[in-house]
Amino acid sequence: MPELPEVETVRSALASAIVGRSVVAVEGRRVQMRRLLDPPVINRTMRGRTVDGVRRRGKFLLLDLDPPGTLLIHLGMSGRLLLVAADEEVLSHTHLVVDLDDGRHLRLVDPRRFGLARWLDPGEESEDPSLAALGMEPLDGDVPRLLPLVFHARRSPLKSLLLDQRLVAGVGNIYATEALWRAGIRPSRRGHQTSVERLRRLVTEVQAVLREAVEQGGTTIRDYSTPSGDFGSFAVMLQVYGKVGLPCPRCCTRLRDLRIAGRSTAWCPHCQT
DNA sequence: CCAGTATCCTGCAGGC
DNA sequence: TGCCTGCAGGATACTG
Repeated sequence: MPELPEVETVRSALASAIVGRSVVAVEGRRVQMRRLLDPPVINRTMRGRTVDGVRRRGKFLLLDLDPPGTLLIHLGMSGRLLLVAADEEVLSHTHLVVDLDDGRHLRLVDPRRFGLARWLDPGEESEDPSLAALGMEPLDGDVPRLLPLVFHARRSPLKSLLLDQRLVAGVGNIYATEALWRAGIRPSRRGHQTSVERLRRLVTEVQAVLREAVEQGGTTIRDYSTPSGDFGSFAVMLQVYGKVGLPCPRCCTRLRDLRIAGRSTAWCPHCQT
């Protein structure tokens, strides 16, 4: 599900819903996720602490607790966080249940188990390898100045560069595809073969599409929802993602499919050059 | 260093 | 109807 707009929507929903609540118990269910720390350890660690705040970094969520410590969560491809009454039926593929003091559960559901949940003691955050490797936050103010120069210094296709979390953290396949179409740039064009001027346009469109998607609560294609079960409404705004074979909204040329970095990309051979 | 591929896992759509 | 294949919003270890 989750690229930056979806994770940001979850973050903001959780921030207003669970800050101030304390953790009664944490229970691991079924099999562990691929990179889920031992649930009993998380339980012993988190029990009795109060949720202090919810942050986002790239596609990662960070639940800050007090006494200090952080639960790091990544939703992978199919992960969802659900905030439900404690007696609500437990969905299959529920890996972690956080029992809160107001009678609700925060549940981590992830059928494909590509996500992660990991406890970070104070100070460990800066050492965590997956966090440390992350590049710029795409909505930060200096990105329009810096990112075009970073891309211009690389030889990879722009689609690959947009998906590389070490350069810019939070863009995934949907928004990379949309931003390239909006900017009128061919996804296979290489960074060093693209003028800084055009790269500025691309970065502008990345920021625009991310901001618009955050406003719409993200994009629901299949199973993404907010913790309270609401769907993101940005799907109706998608111009090319998932529309291979349909006419380009700008010039009516039939949209084509291209695989770059193992991911499919819809693009218009006429207006993306 | 770079780019491309395989891999983790389940669910679902489409072809036969 | 059922079986098979390939693909899906991601990250990373590996290969050449």
